Amino acid sequence: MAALDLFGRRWSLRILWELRAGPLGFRPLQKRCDDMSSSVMRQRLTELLDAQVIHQLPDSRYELTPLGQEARHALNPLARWAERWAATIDPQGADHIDDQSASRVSHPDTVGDGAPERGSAD
Amino acid sequence: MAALDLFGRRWSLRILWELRAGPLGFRPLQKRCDDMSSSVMRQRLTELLDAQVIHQLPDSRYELTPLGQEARHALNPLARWAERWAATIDPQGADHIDDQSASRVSHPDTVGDGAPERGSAD
DNA sequence: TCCTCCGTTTCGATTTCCGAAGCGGTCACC
DNA sequence: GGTGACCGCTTCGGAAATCGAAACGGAGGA
Repeated sequence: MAALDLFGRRWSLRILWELRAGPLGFRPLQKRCDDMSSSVMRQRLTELLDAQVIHQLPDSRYELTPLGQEARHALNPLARWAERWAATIDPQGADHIDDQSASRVSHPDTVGDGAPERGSAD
Repeated sequence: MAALDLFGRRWSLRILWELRAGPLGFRPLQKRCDDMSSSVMRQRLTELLDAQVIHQLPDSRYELTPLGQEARHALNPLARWAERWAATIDPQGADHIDDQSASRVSHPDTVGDGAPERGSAD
């Protein structure tokens, strides 16, 4: 149950999701999360940190812990469902939904491809 | 993405979860959801209804649609993760977590056992 | 030096959520 | 027929969460 409370908060799932491809700094992560407020961002980050779902690297970027990775993987079926769902409710033209909604979800898995988004190219 | 928004709201996941064992009426469902406010309840119900995740029976109880059932199933890995998670952060004594938290999660699957909770025994 | 990006905090405005009361309705029971 | 218990659902004022933008000091590049 408590998990439903942790993830029932506004951006928790999203943060978990956006961290799937590798560690991200505060501001880059914020940008990925539809530019959410930094105040809430910090709050969610603290909660996730406290729940040991993420941790902070020496260079201050945030990364999923092993536990967090498992959580992310546990989210996969839901992501897959979301695709089917989007196709079901809105098969003709979903413009009220974000454009990058259902098209390219779920590919990067245990990626490690390395989009660490360090100082240079973004 | 839109799914993360739908389910990122405060009681959506919980409602989905509580409906797993069969249809429930408004007030019984409310009771199961830690007695959440009826106003928010109605709101979530409407959103879920609109998303075609649940639908309303002729006797006005709420039930998962096939799509909703799939969503509920997609939630299973997350529930399983939650157990592990609870055991990891709080192995000695988790009293700040709801008592029925990790013990009996995930068993009732494609249940259909029928706990419809109509007028008599509950 | 200036400019950019960083992580983080603060604060007022807006949105959401809560909690309790109330509405009309059904049904059992007396 | 009256009473009481439950029902689905709505309204409303106050509390809490969220937003959005500004600001801080620091690191690095030009």
